[in-house]
Amino acid sequence: MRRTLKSEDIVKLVRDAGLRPTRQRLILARQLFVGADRHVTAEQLHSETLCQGNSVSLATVYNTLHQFTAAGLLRELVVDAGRSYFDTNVRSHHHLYFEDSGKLRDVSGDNIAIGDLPMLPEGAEISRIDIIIRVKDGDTAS
Amino acid sequence: MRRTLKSEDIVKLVRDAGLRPTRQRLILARQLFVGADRHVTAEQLHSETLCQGNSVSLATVYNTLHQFTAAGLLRELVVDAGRSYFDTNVRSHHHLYFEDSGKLRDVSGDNIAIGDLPMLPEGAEISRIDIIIRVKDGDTAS
DNA sequence: AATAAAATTAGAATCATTCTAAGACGACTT
DNA sequence: AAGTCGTCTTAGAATGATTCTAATTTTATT
Repeated sequence: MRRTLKSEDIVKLVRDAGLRPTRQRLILARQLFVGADRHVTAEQLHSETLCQGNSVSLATVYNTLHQFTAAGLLRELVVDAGRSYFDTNVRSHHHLYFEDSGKLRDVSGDNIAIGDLPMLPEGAEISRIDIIIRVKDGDTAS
Repeated sequence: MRRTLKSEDIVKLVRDAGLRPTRQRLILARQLFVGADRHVTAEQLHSETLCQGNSVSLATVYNTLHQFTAAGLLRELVVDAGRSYFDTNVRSHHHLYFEDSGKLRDVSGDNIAIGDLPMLPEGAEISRIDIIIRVKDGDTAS
């Protein structure tokens, strides 16, 4: 579990990421980081924001998601061709992917042990290991 | 390593998959399954085929890749948003992904041990576990 | 060869994402 | 509080991978 952020902390969060706390970045950050961890697509976040009466353009949603990702506040996740999810949980962990509903659920990194890694070519460096457990049927997720 | 297929075996391969051995399916199957295992995108396979003087439409390349995948001859692989790879190696294994060059290399399933799996919701069934080791720099791959 | 079902095709359509260029905003100076 | 300059945001166009459509061609069967 992540310690819950309050609305006031959001300005600091954005500023500490090296980004100006503009109106739209704060709207999106609040949407993403206040409350429980989540997995969202750009479209989802965009329409959610509009529904709440906060107008932010889709281009800005994309820009902001990428900036947050570069700053380490989000992790980009590709499970399915042609659709990126952004995960607010950036601690080491893996994913359960429900193929039918398209939903994702976090799996603690401790539940999966990785044994010997293959030899890497010289100079290469692991940037991340993604483990996706694809599941048929079932319906519970976030 | 996969046992090498000869050109004559290709008709049987396609037929056994429950598909009619049409001219274009044979061209593509030969391209994919004669010789070493490979990772290709639809576009790659299409232009490769054209270069060899065999004309197959892009739509057919997509159709065929999906049919082969459904038949278990290929495995679809999503590493990057907005681009699908198809892997001719359908035995259990994982992937090394070179982020800079966009290349993929197989990693034997034995090199990675998975410990306890998380509890699955009732009725859910694992269809596959994808492990992608993302690597920066380095340049060797297929 | 005649037929019917299945496969292929070119080109249009779609969808997520990125780009562009213009205007708005924010932070800082005087 | 007006001016300046660099950063942000935006609408809409552009892109790129993939899918769809409707017409034509092939294949397998009679």
